[in-house]
Amino acid sequence: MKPHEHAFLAPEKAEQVARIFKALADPTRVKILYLLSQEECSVGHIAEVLEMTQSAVSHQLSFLRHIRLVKNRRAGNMLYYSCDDEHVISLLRQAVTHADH
Amino acid sequence: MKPHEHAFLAPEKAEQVARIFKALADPTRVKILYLLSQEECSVGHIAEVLEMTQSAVSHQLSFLRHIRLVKNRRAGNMLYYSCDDEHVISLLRQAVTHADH
DNA sequence: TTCGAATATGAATATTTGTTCATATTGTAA
DNA sequence: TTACAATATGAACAAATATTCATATTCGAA
Repeated sequence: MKPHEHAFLAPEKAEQVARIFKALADPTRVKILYLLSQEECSVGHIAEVLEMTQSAVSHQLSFLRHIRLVKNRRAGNMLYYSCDDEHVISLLRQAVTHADH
Repeated sequence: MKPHEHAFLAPEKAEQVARIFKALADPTRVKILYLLSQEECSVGHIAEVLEMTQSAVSHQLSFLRHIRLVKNRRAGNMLYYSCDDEHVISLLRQAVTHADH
């Protein structure tokens, strides 16, 4: 079979796909997204639950916000984050379900 | 709401999940897995289609083989690789479908 | 057994990435 | 306004990662 005879992903498409998975390729982000998939959380709350520094959490949230996986809502002093991409959450849930082989 | 009141992922579970997505978090591996999801391919064939060096392809296949996402079959001089994890392929297909927003 | 083709592997390197630390910003209450 | 709490941001650093290059291995044919 010759190269041109089958469908392979165009480079930009492959990068788009990889970018989606890259967001889920870090344990910290997995934990954050899993938490946010259950309820809206403030930055400080996430940091407390996951035992991370406020700064580390904020950096990751910034990353997730830039690629539109999470959004936030201000309430006084605090920012409440929540998921903004049901499809990615769906991928996450499936992986969690199948994680134990 | 207090930390212990909601379900968050155990550290090892989060790492398992992240490990799955890490395999899909690189454009090269995405292209390789997408190709293999359609047909069994030799190393040289993959390298030709994806315009990569034989060595780079072999390294990535080694990575994918170690985590049991692909398997191979020897036929004379050549090794034919194919997918060995339908669940991961399912995740990949979904992401490809949804890649264009 | 020798040769050549296909594939694997190890070391080196450049790039990416996650965290920390220090500091800046934003909003609230006094 | 001042002071404080919550969050964001930039620089620096260490660790992880993908590729390249050179070389090793494996198999079939002669």
